[in-house]
Amino acid sequence: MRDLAVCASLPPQEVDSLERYVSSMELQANAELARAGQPCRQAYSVTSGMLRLVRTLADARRQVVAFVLPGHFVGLTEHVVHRQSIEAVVPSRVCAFELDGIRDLRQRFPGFEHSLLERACRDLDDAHDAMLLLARLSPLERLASFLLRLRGQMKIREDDPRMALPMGRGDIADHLGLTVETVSRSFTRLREQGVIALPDPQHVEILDAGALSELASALR
Amino acid sequence: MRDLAVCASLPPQEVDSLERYVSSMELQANAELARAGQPCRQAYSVTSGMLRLVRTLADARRQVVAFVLPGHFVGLTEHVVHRQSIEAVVPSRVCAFELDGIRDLRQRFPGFEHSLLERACRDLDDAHDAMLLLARLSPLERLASFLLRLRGQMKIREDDPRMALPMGRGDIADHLGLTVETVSRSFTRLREQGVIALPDPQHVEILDAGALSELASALR
DNA sequence: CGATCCGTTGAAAGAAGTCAAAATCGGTGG
DNA sequence: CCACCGATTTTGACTTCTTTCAACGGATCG
Repeated sequence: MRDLAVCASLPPQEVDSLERYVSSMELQANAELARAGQPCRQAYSVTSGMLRLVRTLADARRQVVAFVLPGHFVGLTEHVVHRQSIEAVVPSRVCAFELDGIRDLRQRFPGFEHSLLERACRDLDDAHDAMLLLARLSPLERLASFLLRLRGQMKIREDDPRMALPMGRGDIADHLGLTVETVSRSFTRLREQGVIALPDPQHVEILDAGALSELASALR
Repeated sequence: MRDLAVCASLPPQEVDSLERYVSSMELQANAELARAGQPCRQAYSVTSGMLRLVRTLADARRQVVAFVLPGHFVGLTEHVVHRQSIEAVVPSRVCAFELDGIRDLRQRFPGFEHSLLERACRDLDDAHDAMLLLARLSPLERLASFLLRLRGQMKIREDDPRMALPMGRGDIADHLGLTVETVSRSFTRLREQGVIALPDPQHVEILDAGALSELASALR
């Protein structure tokens, strides 16, 4: 609890007061934490596993707006109802904060609000990166950027070339604005070029980090 | 000055203290307020005209991340250097806030920080909309969404079908992730379908608002 | 052991991009 | 006021790349 990023800005003795508004939840894979259209009641901090934020159009076109990894925070919004659903990619554990409680804490501890604002600014910047990726990068470039960014978010030792891809190809496709087929083809092209290895669909090994960054074309 | 959205949350007598950190600036069309890579010193509030936030790749691929209209606020970031340039679309006037001053005010007036956070949450939500648009909408749908969103941001009387498009086709293309040619073709398709009229390239008249919203396919 | 889901691969179709040229607009100077 | 020049927009023909449609292989689960 005290390890949560959002709590770092609260006076230690006040973390207890936070606990009144918090409950821990276990989620199984593909469980829905929130659904688009529902009223917003809670915000969430991921403890383990991985979440996805999904916007869906009436005709089922989907966009995975973000993957949320442990230590990150979602659900803070100015809207009354959710505009996106929040789902578990794999079995996960989250802390749920009552939004009322958050509002209270925000008022009482400026430092708390401050760190929420910092987080929001970073998220906004990430979203802008994603926009450039979706608007202007080729499928190969998108996949390379995605792999590098995901790797950056997971805490992996520099020297370990292996990384897990917990999400399925469909989620990657809906995150990168492509089809599953193009995602799959892009993976195999990277493999054929010797940039990565694919022991199995859920694991990538980065063989040529230089080539991968090259492809990511200076996105970050 | 007192009319600025960001100031509404400050106690009236403190707006004066804000003024110490503020200077008003006139910009001619295409002037650069900030350039990617430069250190961040100021944030800006637009008084008149229009700005654009632009991310550029090494090979000159461009993404207009957002157009900024009067009353809106840009430049608040957690980064030390700008990741995007800020440029005037047309002759504009802005208020420049020293970031140091902002930091000071944020500490002294929780309500100020609060409204900055609200703004950031809204911007993040907008960016997520933009991601869905870039990832999954057809050129025609993107243009329809863009026109309706822009119209919503400008304060135009409901019953006035006319609206101005201050930015060039190139900016629209780089905002929607298309080429100028496809943007132009999309405009003419909308015209041929009787959805809009184009008195000249810088002005649109919305003839069939229903059809336009239909095309925008429930994006907002 | 069969059914289902997921990922991969192949062939075909279609949509946006590229290249090139014509048309229009706006501003300048005669 | 008009003519001209450059920049922007529009249009056309063609190419390219992603999507679409279809089928196959492998893994998982009842």
